[in-house]
Amino acid sequence: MDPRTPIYYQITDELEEKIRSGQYHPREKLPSENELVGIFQTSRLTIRRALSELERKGLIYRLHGIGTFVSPAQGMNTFGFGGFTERCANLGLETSTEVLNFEIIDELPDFFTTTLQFPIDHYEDNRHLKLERIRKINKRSVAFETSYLPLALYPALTDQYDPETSLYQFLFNKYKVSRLHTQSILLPYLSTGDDAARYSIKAGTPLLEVFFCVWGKAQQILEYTHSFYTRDFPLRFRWEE
Amino acid sequence: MDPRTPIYYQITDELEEKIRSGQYHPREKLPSENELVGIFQTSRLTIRRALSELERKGLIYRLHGIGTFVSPAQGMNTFGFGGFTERCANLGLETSTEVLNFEIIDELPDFFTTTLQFPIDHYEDNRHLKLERIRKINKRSVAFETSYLPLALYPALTDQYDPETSLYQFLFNKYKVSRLHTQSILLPYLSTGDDAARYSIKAGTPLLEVFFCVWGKAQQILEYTHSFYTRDFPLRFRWEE
DNA sequence: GAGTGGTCTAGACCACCCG
DNA sequence: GGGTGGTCTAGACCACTCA
Repeated sequence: MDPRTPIYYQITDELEEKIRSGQYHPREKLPSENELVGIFQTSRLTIRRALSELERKGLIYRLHGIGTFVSPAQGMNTFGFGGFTERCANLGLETSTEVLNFEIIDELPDFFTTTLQFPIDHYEDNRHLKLERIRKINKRSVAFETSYLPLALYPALTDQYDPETSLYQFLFNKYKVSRLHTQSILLPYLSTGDDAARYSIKAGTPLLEVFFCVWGKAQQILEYTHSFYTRDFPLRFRWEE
Repeated sequence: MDPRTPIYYQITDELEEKIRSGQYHPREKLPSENELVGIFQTSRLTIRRALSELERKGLIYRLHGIGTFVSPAQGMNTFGFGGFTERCANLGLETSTEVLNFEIIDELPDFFTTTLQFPIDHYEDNRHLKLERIRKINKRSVAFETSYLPLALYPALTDQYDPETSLYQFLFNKYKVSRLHTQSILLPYLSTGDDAARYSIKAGTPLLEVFFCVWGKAQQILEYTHSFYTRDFPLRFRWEE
């Protein structure tokens, strides 16, 4: 591991590994914070920071005056991050992608701003790459995604990206962008004859329509997506306060 | 304010108020951490803790070596917490509820565990209150919710709760439960003739089907919900890493 | 080099739960 | 009363950005 990795992060990692591998069982009590100070030879604040990370991830819970315990419910696949490919890979599913369209457009469709009230960044170059794809699991179509990427953020994107491969992997490797938070709007949708022809499904199939928007560290918008999911690809969310 | 309220919490509150009221504008730079130490007369760690809260809420973002800034995208209504009533109230919408059914059942429907793999808590008393409601905005039906509440957690619930009123408000006031995190599964659904009769909608209307499950502080499950949303009540999510 | 946020220490006191 | 997690202090050093 990179020696510059913060201590609290290493501790988070180590404890997370022990929890996920089953070395600590659900509802089992972890060593107290003071014991962990002794174990990891660091200050209590650093321990607490590591535990806070685990708490935020939902892997542990803390009870004042009692102790810290392994959460009984973890490991749900969540929507939000990781593109389609990564999410399915985590579940051990075999996926494939069919590219329907790959073109440059002059302006973002206005429903992102007008109807959805998603914020919008303006650049001198307002062109976007429009990428339309069918997503399949075991050869079965489960999702239809149209992504819009502001070209101003990704110079030379169209020359180098192979649309058959994972988009996020590429963006992360080449442009070092990383997703900070996302926003989405979900609503039911009844597929029309046009959809049916375009996506090879039966007209009248119910779909889950999703508008999706991704922010990076400096609060610039990295991507807009408009997609449809079938009943074969349920979305899972986890939320905390 | 309760004098026992932690300092970091008071600072979070005060800054949040200033941001939401527009005293700080989007992308405006906040005072540096050291300046805030002077302003609030506290230690830097406490300031940092307050700022971390705001960052987690998506109200600010921090850039190493540069400063702390007001986030340009905030204030989206999010799904996850607050029942239907609270969420709509935040948006200034007038809501009403029609109770279809209010009964005690011996066991939770098994699709929560079998199909969805939601975890389940077992008590000596496994009865649940089943509460079926139609939710309306401006007299228009937008959601159909069936909630299941473990009676073991809420003694005397059925005697005292008026199903026309806000459920969460009641649970919070009477049993001091508070929601820690939630999990949900969403998928498209095509309404059948039965649904149409039950909910007074047209058969064949596409709906968003949601399975929902709420955890409390000690990781006990406070509630299961199975609901349907129409296109008139889109769900919004915010997600962060 | 000055200013910023990111990490960390070694203490302290408190509120809470349990035996 | 002893152990637990929750809050807080007053420092320190570092990495990063910008002029």
